[in-house]
Amino acid sequence: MSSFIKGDAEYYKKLWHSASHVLADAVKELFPEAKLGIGPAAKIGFYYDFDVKRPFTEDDLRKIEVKMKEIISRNLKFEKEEVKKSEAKRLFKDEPYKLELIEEIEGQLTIYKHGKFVDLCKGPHIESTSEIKAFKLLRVAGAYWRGSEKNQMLQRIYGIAFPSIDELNAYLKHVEEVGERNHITIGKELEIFSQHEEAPGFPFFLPKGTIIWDEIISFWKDLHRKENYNFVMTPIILSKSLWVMSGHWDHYRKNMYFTEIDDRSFAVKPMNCPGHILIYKEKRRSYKELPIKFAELGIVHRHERSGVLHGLFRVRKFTQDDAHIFCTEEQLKEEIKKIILLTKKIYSAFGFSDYEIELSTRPENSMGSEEQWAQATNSLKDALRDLGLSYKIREGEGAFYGPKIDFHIKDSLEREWQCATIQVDFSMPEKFGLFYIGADDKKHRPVMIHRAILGSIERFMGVLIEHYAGALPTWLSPVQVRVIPISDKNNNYAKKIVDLLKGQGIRANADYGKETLSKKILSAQLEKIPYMLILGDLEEKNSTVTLRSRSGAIKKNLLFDDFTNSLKNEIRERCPDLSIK
RNA sequence: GCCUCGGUAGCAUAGCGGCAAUGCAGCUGACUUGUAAUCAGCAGAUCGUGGGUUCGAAUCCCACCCGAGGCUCCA
Repeated sequence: MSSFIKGDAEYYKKLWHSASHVLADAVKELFPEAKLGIGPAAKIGFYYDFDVKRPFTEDDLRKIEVKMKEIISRNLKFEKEEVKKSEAKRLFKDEPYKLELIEEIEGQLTIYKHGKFVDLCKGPHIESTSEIKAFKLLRVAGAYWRGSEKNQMLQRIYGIAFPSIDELNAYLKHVEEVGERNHITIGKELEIFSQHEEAPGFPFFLPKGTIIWDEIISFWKDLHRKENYNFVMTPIILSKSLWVMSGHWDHYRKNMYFTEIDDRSFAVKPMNCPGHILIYKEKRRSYKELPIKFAELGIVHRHERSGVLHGLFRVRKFTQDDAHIFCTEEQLKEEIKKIILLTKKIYSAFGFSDYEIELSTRPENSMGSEEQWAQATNSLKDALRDLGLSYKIREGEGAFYGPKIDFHIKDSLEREWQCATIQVDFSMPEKFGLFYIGADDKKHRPVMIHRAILGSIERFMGVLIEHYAGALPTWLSPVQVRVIPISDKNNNYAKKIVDLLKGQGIRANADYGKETLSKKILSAQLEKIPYMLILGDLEEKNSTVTLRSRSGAIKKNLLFDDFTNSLKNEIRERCPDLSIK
């Protein structure tokens, strides 16, 4: 997103914040009864919240835009003024939301004026409304007052503004491109996954999607085997008593599904940790065994509220590439570092080199002692520091059992997706009475690390689809080669080539249809197939193939073995970029 | 869960009180093709579900289901 800011980021913030004041001014002129909420600059663009009797329509937005243009053309100066609390209360006597804010603000209150419009505001702002050369109101959405669902819901108008028309157009083009890359649309077109009314939040994976899924997983397993993870499989339904003991009943019940079997209460697992803990407890563990790493592609179910469901990004059933590492406190930092390095390795194979790291600390509703939390948080910080990685801190955003590091992948459109999570946990081992026998022949408490790298395979696939706009790297493509005979005279040769490719483990098929060559190329192109082999009389006579890649590059009269050798190499090396030019 | 918008053939859309339409995909036939759409024909829809208003409902009203974009929450 930052690529839309040319030069001084602070200037854009000022511009957007000022545009939000102009928006509020226009709304007050057109809808005098509207009450003002707040209207800051967003990450990109701006918004303003209003309490109105009737929600804004598309039509209203267009009218507001016209009014905004008029206000901008008045070339009004933004003027700052310091006011006393009593004066502020008088100025905003008809604005209940502003009054609420005024009551709470300590110290100097400031207001900003342009023309007749006055807003409670710290600023800063641009000099004059005329600096807003290009803007657009994008959409209207509900938003809770002060972000709490206990409060009144206000109508939020989102907009964008730039110092030039060209920048606005570039941004709008970007928004359009993001829309075209939407994984739900692409997933349907390319027959990767589907959604059904009968299963809200439970996506179906179609044959092509399942191929991608299997490729991701087999790659993931290979790397984990090398890192000494032990794969396990634990049940999806486990006794409720287990979840009471783990603390999930107290802290996570509202997200869980429950069921009865033979008059006994069971829960559908929302996480895999208790299952792995049961395996750990199956026998006495020695310090010599540690660290013990149990990995599972764990299928979890979480009752997410209906309004949050979204394609593959937010679902009610998903597969975590989960693992739990039981280790000593001394091993903790090194184990965290190993996980971070593994994460980087896996991400780079998928073409992600850019990510943000966040460290989340103790939340309100949590278990464990202050000391344990401090120790766990420090081990995460130390590991990040040792690897020279910078991170942001999110206060109070940790899991209920421990602090965590999250990786947010940046995709090719510079949007961020939370995928990997590494969580340190001292409390679960205590709750379950886990121990190992140390060199001193005494019982010691192990530390537990919960970690997932892709996060949810479902979400990760969604991210991949959008990152590549459906044109996945060859190793992940459901169909790697489409063989196209030019006329049906060449069908036999095509079949022979397909069989040879399949024999070498390459996913290939042929288009024996009666359509023209152009038409067949178009349909392979729309299916985002990396390579096409065009076979006509010429190729058949010379026993060669003509290659067309989805980038449009053409190589004529290629020896079949030369093609397969380079293709197999591309697949084996998991080259992420060769075919997406 | 809350707010806004939407749901019409496999897909993408039009129609918004009076015979359900167009493109792509599908099927059939002709064409036998040299690098992003050959031509012609055919078939395909109880217009998300249920109820109501009306002589008449895809269209208006109510309820529910599902989806999209947000808020809150989150892998």
